[in-house]
Amino acid sequence: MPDQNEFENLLTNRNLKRTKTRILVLEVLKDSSPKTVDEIFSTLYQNHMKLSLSTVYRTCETLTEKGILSKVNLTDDGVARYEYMKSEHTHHAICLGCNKIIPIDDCPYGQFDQIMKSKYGFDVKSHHIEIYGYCQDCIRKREEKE
Amino acid sequence: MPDQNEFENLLTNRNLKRTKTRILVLEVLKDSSPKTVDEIFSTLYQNHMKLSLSTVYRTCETLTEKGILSKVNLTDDGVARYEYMKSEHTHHAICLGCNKIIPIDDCPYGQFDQIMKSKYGFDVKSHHIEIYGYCQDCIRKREEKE
DNA sequence: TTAGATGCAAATGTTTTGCAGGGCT
DNA sequence: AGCCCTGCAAAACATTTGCATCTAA
Repeated sequence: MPDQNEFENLLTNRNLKRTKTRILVLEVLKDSSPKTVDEIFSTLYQNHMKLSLSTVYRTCETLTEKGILSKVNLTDDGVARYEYMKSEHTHHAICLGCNKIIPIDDCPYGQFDQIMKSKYGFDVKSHHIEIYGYCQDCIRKREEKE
Repeated sequence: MPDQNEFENLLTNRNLKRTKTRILVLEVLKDSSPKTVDEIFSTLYQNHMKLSLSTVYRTCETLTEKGILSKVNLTDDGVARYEYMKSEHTHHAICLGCNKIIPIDDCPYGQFDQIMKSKYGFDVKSHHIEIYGYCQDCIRKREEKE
């Protein structure tokens, strides 16, 4: 299992112990859309993994501090989501019809850092962009209704 | 007080009663950066206005449903913020040093809707952009330290 | 061996809700 | 008058924390 080694390196490089929970959480989030702590916990729990919800909270927090995960506020439901931090820069499109989360490869932000610096004296470190609208499936369904 | 009338029209146009709490909440948020429910409540409470926290929650929710306010998740602190919905399109820069929220007039998004449509078949209705970094004040303070 | 991880339960903080009373139209 | 709005207190959730126990290094 190649991911196992990748995860173990990620952890040891940052002076984190290679524990069962941390590797399980990384396995769930790798190649997944952003998940809530409860979703991560439930996924593992249903797979008969024994672990505690508060440990998942602590794990996500630690992995975020170390830059392995990223905490995102995509929705207004008051629940935080975590995603595997990819080296590539990705944004999301969220469907208002079915809440599907679609990763977007392109970035609309462009060279805006320069404007932020010259106009506002602001030194940009990162940005989040979320795009809301309707996905292909929902557009099709709406058309079928008519 | 011209705002009073503006607010009353906003409410009556949407079949909402013109109540004291609603007008007070709108007064606080108009021309303000996004505030948490507790900040809105405290501001009014300190001005000797008698009202209940749960009413402020309900008011913000109602005004958001009617498109008068907008609920935003700018920070990772797990607390929702509301802002007065401006007709102009505004984004925010959030300072990682002092948490100051700076409104940004320009929009880096440009004509990205077209790419979303052609590449993802996604029909964009809105977008949120948050920019994180360091404001002028924090940059200056950091330089002084050195 | 020992600092760091975990499990459990209790605490915290935010947001929601039920219900009775009050205010707007 | 009638329905919507509000206050209060309690409930519901998400998240954090204290402490004893365990475990990777």
